[in-house]
Parts: sequence; C-alpha cells; structure tokens
Amino acid sequence: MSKQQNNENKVVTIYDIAREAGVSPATVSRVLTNNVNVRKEKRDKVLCLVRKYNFKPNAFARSLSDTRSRVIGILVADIRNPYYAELFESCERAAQNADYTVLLANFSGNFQREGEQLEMLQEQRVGAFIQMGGSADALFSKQEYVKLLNRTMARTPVVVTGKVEGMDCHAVRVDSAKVMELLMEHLIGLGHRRIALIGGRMDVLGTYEKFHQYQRSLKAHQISFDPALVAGDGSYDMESGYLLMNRMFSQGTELTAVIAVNDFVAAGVMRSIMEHGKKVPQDISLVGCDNTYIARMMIPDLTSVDYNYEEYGNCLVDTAIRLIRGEEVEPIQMITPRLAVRNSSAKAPEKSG
Amino acid sequence: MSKQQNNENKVVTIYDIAREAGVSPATVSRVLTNNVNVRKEKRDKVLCLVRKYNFKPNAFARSLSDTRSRVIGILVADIRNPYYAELFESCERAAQNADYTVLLANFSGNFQREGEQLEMLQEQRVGAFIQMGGSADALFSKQEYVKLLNRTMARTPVVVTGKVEGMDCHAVRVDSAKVMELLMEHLIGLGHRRIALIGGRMDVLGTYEKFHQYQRSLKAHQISFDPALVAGDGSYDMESGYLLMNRMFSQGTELTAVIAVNDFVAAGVMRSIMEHGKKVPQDISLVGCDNTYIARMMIPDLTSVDYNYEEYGNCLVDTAIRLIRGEEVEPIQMITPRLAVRNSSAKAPEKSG
DNA sequence: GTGAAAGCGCTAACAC
DNA sequence: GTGTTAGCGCTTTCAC
Repeated sequence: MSKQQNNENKVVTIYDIAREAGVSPATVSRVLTNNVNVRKEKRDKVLCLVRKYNFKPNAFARSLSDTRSRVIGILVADIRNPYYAELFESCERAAQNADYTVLLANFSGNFQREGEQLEMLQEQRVGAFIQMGGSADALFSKQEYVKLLNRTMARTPVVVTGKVEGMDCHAVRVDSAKVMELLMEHLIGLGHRRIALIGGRMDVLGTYEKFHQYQRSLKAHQISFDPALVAGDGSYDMESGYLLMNRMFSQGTELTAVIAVNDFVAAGVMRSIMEHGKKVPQDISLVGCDNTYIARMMIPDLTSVDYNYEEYGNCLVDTAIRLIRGEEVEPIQMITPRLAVRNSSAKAPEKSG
Repeated sequence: MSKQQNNENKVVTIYDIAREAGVSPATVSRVLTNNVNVRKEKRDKVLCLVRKYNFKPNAFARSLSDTRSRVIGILVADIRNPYYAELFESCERAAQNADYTVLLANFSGNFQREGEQLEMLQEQRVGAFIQMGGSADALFSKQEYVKLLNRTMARTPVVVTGKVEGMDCHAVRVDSAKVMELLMEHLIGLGHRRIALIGGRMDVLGTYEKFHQYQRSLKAHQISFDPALVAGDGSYDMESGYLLMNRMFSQGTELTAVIAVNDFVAAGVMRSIMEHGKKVPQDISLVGCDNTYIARMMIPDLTSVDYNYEEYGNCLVDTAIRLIRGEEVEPIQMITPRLAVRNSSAKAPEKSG
C-alpha cells in the first residue's frame, strides 16, 4: 500500500509544479518559502500552478528537512473548562499571527494521560511545549512527571502556567496573590469582615498563593483569621463548591461573604446559598476567579477576576517562539489581574445580633 | 542552522539505535512497528536501547514514508462552547484508543478562519477531517466553502456533524427532530399549550429540523401554530436568549413554556424571565438542548436533551478511521437523543384569566 | 529473519 | 538568480 490517498487523485508535489513550470524544484521551494528572490516571471508562473492544482506543501516533508518545527504543542489540563478553553483560543490566535501552528493535547485531569500526551507531542516533534495546569502547577511536583519533563526539556523548550518545583522551565502565570488582594480589598471595602475562602487544593501553586494573601489581607486590616472560614476538598468544580458551602452552613459558620477559588466553584456555592434561603448579594456576597462566561451566566452575575486572556495567550506563545529561536527570555513573567465587579457583591449587611 | 535542537543534545535516531544494537535500521523499524517477526534476542536488545535513550520515532519521517497518516484533523466551530469541547474530548479519547492522534483546529465562528484552518490541516496531511459545526451545518452551504471542501475531499475523507448541501461527505449527526419531539412531548404532557421556541438561525440544519418538528408536534396535539411564539436572531449565545425573551415579554406574548435552542440561549432566557419577576418553573417552564454543564449550573437546574457524547465521538472517529482504511461506511448515521429532566420544567400553571 | 537500498517531499548548501 | 545535490528519519520492497 503506497502513498496514494484513498482515491485515485495523485498528490501534487513541488516536482510536478517544477516540471510544468519549467524550473527546478528548488525554485518552487524558494517561491513557497519566500526566502530568496526569484525572477518575477518564474515566480508568477509557479504561483499560478500552485493555485491551479490547489497545491499544499507537505508539512511532514517540510518539517523533516526544515530547521525547526513551527508547531507549538499545548498540553492542557481540561479543555472543557472555559478558563483553559479561552486561554487556548487566545494562544491559537497568537500562534497563527506568528505563522506557527498549535497542536492541542488534552488530558482531562487524568494524570496518566498527561504523561502519554506529553510523549505524543514529542513524537510530533513540536518545537516547544506550553503546559497549562496539571502537574505543572503543583507546589510540589510529582517526581515521575518532573523526570519526564526534564527529558523533554533536554530537547524542547517548555513554558508552563505555573511552576515546576526543581526545574527551571519558563513560566508565564497569573499573579494569584494580586487576585486575592483585589478581591479582599473589594470585600473589605464593602464592610465585610467574615469572609470565607472556598475550594481548591493547597498543593496547587495558585491556590496556595491565594490562601497566603488571604491571611495577609486580613492582617493588614486587623481582622483575625478564623480557620473555620477556609474550606477546600481538592476539587475545582461546581459540585465541590456546593458541598463545601453546605458544610459551612451546617456547621453554623457565621459569614457575610464568600470567595470561591474559581467561577465553577462559585456556581456551586451559589446554589447552596439559595437552597439555604439566603440571597446573593443581600445576605451574602459571592465572588469568583477567572472571569469566565460562567460569571456572566449566573444570576445575579458574578463579580470575578479577569486576566486579559489575550495578553496571557500572547505572552505564552511569544515566549515559546522566542525560546524556539534560542533567544533569552525572562524565566518568570506575570499576568496582572483585574477586578470585574458585577452584582453578586454588595455592602455587608448590618449586624443583626 | 541545521537540524540540531536548541541545546547540544543530539536527537537519537533509529540509526543510532541500530548501530549500538548491532542490527540494521530496518530491524529497529520492524521492532517499533511490530509488523514483522524479529528474533527475540535482537528485539529485546533494541527495546532496551529505546528505553535507555527515551527514543521517540520522528512522526514526520514516519508519516512521510508511511502509508497513510494516523492523524485525524478536527475542525470545530468554537471550542469554548462546552458542547463542542465535550464532543472533542470524546473524539480525542476514541482516537487514542484506536492509536490515532487528533489535531484540533478551531475557528471561533470566524468563517474566514474556518477556511484557513482547513488549509492548515491539509498541509498537516491529516488522514481524515472531522468538521463540527460551522459551514458544514448550514442548510444551504456557501458555495465558496463547498468548493474548498470538495477539493479537500478529493484527497481526504471528510466527516461532518451536519450536512453539506451538494456534497456527499459522510455525516454523523444528532437527530434534531427527535430532540424537539422529546421536548414537545415532555412539555405538552405537562399541560403546556403556549410554548415558545427561541434562538438560532433557520439556515442551520439542526435548527431548521427543530422548527419543523415543533410545528409537527403542535399539529399532532391539535395545538395551533402561533408565529409570535418563535424568535431567532441568528445567534446561539446567552445574550441572544436574553434579548429575544425580553422582546417576547415586551410584545406581551402569552406563554407558559420556552424551548431554547441550546443551553447557552436558555441561560439568557432564564435571566430575562427572572428580571421580569416570573419564576421558573412555577410561572414558566424552560428547557434547553445539548445537556452541557451549563444545564447543571443553572438555578433551578435545566431540563435539557443529552446526546451521549461518548457514543457520538466514537461514531465520528470510527467513521473517519474506516474511511481512511477505505472501508465502506453508511453516508449518514444518527445519534439518538435522550431527555434529561431536571427542575426547570413543571406542570403548566392553571389558566388565570 | 535480516540487511541493503530506494524513496517519501521538501529545504538548503553549493556551484555556476 | 537558479539548478544540482545531499540529506532530514523513517518504512518497505527485494534479495539473501
């Protein structure tokens, strides 16, 4: 079974174009890559044939002989999460503008698949990796994955959205402390003193940073820290927010505001609050993080923290490309968050009792 | 600048493995592809070295000489839409099980990018295309895109989730008439007679089919059709649902139930209903389509129609692979929908007036 | 069972 | 400017 495609149509190559144009294959290649000058007359002839046959250069052959791959592999924790989807979309656009292609690999939070997908991307000889979430965001990274990533980095530049303990891959990440500071200043400014922090896992870098800043902000405003106001069960989904908030109610924890670790969790918290007969924001203010469309979908719509996804994606891709070119890039770049105030947060209710 | 990667690490090839194992490159290839028998002793030697060097065969070289590409290109209308994200994820998993790789290209509803991405996938010499949404779902397809797709199909099998007018590419799609029938039977069974249909564009196949079935279901129950109950503005997003429902209120259209063309639109409709001081489902029942997590996120949670995404993805990928292999496949395969009843739909309120 | 050798389609030295 | 040529790393006849 040879190279023929599944119907008779012979695939056109630069040789065919060259023959018909009466030039050499190299000249066709020159026209295509636009690197060297070719006499206008020949160039036109070639371009005309390219159009005539709808010729598309074979990316495999190209990558095989070319200097470096113009493909950036993106490994994402869960493409169904709008945060990642938005960020991916932004990277894709940035890559296209720079005449690069992105190759998405997704592992849906399955850590075994994370490794497999990484290997797949290696076989595809991507010029660089961008990893969003997953093991690359862990405060203490799994040794096995670090080893895998180290072997990868020996050949291919790696950019992560977090930080891999014990590796010096490049990072572009959100300033999570700033995220928390924005939310805390917002809520404290509205008179809240009993503020809960819900969702997530402490061994995820961003979550850890948020928790840390939460405590710092309390201290800065002379509010004492109450551990009963902090709850996380390791997840970042709606169900998790729902259950954690239910627990807080059943424990009778007094509070006037809730910070959810992301918008998904906030959606679960919202349901729990409603089911307990309370109103957002009159009784309890609720805020989230990531400013995904989930925030705009909730009723009332959710105050959240936005990251400027376009800038974020641009920065990731730009970093990857510069590394492919062998340029120097700062090891850590931060994305500055911005508060998006909506209707789920309001002045703290008057003390009743 | 030659093939070297960005650090000194020379990339290992089958020649290196062959030399060190004292066998020919061909034998290494045989071990890797597992096609022909190799004496156990040599095979072990080779496998050992493969592990030692973390050798990964170069997918480009492989695809260049190999029979056909083991990559399936997936062109999706908008990966940020959870419907597509879910379906993509399912395809990815199915492909992996069959030892294929998927390559995602996304165009975010931008029709110019749709074409560009299609060309990109062609350059990547994917073995087959799966197109989800976009021009492939249009009732009357744009001639320009049809031409592009036709040229593509000359070389590469195409599977779409809709139908391309005037082309015989293979289709795997949801039975949209059945979707509507399920919803109508559900609502009519609950006593509703004034049922609105909101969102979408009539030149999208699925939407058209829904509208058609909507009328048939009405007729089957001797309910007269009122055009005032149908509204669409071409979009499938939240904003659109919100505005259309607002308009229905301002026009004083009497109704007890709303069918939204998808969950996104339903979310917008929900907001409008709430803002008009009505309650779901006590005053108005609301149902959606696609059963994305949006349905589970809404309060009350939304009755919607599910498609069994796993089966859907499997079927798409399976079809693509069989076409790559040159096997015969039915031109149209249908995915059977299923009702997911939740708390947004209830018995029609007693007639008050 | 295994090696030698041709070739997949392209790019980039190197000549002219 | 442009043609010739030598690979890129793999798979696959074809001999042996």
